[in-house]
Amino acid sequence: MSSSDAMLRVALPVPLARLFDYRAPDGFATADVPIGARVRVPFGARELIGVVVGSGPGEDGARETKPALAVLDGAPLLHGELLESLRWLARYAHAPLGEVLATALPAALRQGAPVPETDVAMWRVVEGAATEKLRRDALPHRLADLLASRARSEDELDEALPGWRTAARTLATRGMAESYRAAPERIASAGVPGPALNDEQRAAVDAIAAQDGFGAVLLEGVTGSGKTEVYLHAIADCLARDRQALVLVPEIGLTPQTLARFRARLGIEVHALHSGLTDAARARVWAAAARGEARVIVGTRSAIFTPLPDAGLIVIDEEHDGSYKQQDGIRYHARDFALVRGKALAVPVVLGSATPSLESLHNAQTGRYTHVRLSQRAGDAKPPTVRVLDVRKRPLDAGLSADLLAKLRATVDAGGQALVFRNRRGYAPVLLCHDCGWSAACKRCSTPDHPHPMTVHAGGRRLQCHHCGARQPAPMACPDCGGLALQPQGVGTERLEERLIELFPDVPVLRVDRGSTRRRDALESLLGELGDRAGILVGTQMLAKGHDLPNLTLVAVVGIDEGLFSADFRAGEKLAQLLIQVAGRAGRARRAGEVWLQTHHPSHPLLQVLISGGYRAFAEQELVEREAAGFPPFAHLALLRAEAKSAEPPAAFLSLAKQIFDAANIPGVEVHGPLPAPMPRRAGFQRAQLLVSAPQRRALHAALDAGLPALRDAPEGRRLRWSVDVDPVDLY
DNA sequence: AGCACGCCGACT
DNA sequence: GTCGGCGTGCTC
Repeated sequence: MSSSDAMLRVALPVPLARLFDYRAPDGFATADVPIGARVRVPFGARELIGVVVGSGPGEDGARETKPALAVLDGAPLLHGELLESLRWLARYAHAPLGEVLATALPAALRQGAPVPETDVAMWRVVEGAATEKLRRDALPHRLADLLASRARSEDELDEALPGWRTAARTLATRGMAESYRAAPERIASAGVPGPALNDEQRAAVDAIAAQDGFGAVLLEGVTGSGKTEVYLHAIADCLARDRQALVLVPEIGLTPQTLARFRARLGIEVHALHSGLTDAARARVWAAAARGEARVIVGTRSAIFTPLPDAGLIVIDEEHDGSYKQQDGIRYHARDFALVRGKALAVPVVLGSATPSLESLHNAQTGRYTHVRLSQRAGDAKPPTVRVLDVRKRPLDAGLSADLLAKLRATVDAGGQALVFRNRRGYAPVLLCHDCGWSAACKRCSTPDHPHPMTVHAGGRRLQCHHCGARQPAPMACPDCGGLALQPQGVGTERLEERLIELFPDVPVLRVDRGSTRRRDALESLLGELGDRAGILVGTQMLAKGHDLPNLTLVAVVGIDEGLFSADFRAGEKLAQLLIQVAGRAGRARRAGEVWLQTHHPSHPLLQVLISGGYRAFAEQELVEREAAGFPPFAHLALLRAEAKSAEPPAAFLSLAKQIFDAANIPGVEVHGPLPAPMPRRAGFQRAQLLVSAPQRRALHAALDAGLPALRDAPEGRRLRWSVDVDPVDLY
């Protein structure tokens, strides 16, 4: 065997679009190192953890190779479907495989930690122990009774018998019980039955069950129609077939309540994966899934990288939600990757939403997805009535019209709760000098053509930039003219809260936004405190989903007018989804809810079509417009972003990129730009972008494959930061 | 991305 | 005389 044979091909977490060849570590033969195992390797002056993704003759025979330092796994960590799907993702995202694998692995494993043990501590009674001698009703006796039927895990005991640990010690010292470690039980108990399904829900469950291997099911269900019940039935079916289920939820949807409901109904441990877990805990869930021990995994975006050796079902809840798209690093879309995995695993993928993305609706209309609908609200809940309030020429008090204030008064006087939705946090969006017209702009995010206003916070005492995070005290006098006529212009949630507290001193007024609810469970405790009492909630889109508010009868939407005229081609879709979501918060109660929409543009087409025909009608119309304009889902996009301290390098780099893509001359491919980004300056960086579009995915990727290697080698790319975003969600 | 190497200003 | 600024070049 020559030395260039039998190299390990290693994917390393560096932004270089190639693999690196190493010899097996001293004392190892190449064949001893499994594909998919991690290795520690020397890399320049440092050491990195990489994944072996192949072996064979070295790519560059002339080059000197180094031996790897250590093999970290005796068995492959990544293999089979997951490894193949991740290779696909690297090609699709035009990202280095090493970075994709690093993104997919839990942090602890990425850093080289051993795969954690997943067995659990169990307790059982010792055979022949005379437990009847224990004092009746004392904890040791009750514990022994519990363990007599079957052994229990410490987690189970924590739930079943508080204070069991002392009792267990008593039993152990008397030789009556003992602890041991074992793989977790797969099926713990029969779940608690849920409410009976209605016909639509039953049809949806059947449609999922009817999928033969892979199949995508778009579950379009209005708010309150019981999508979760459908998921739970499909998951129960999946467990009955002895398969694993993976459920993805948006960041905000993974509440302790959701998990408790899943656990209770399925009667099996539900493994949660979210940003609140420690690295060690994440790695444990990952390992438990890889061993097939975790049967139900519920997690946010990155949970889509969970290994599923016995996969049976993937559910994407709120599939339209923007949080499924990672916006930095590897820009993957968890929903789209779920479909790739579902296909590779030959399992159904359920996409649930009250307001499906236009991509998914289009796929349903063209027959690629099975489309099932839930149009009835569960129980006797009624859909809310929607009223558009024309506030042109009406005086506004902190952005609220007299009619709306009267309605708020009537609502709380009747003992109900009202939600005032304003998608703008802070006290006011702008600080303006009434004498000379100066307004506070962020120094690091503004250009002469595009000033970016700083938001007023803390009742007018502080200024904050919502893009780069810069903060400073608000000036006492105008920096330009020295005048003292500085006035906050416009209304944010803080100012709404302040004014509503003055106007409604008799009821609680609670503000819910990223400023007021830093902690994970803060929202829960805030809402728990309010209970069913009359009151007013003020907040941003944080309030649009999640917690059930059974006594909420009025939803007031104020200040959406800016959103009606945004340049982004997806702005309309996002606004429509948001409005439907917020409106859905009303009328989950016995009483029918009301939605009041306050606007200066009552005849705006988006509002009109949404009011008269609902999301469905909006989507139909928007799809027609997207097709005419050549936007997704009728075209496929890739966005090259570039930024640097000065404007020239991005412009030069993107011009070169345009030349290269044009020269590739792929039929159907269009290159637009270079253009300044919608925010041409951010945190001191000048930003520009280049849009590549094609009616067919294949052509888009052909262009990227043809152009990106040359672009990576180009000297123009050195003095700036640049990235490729395939299927960008917003053109920021 | 890191990290080293490499050539020009204010300090012990 | 050195410590250190970040430009640029490389990593199997």
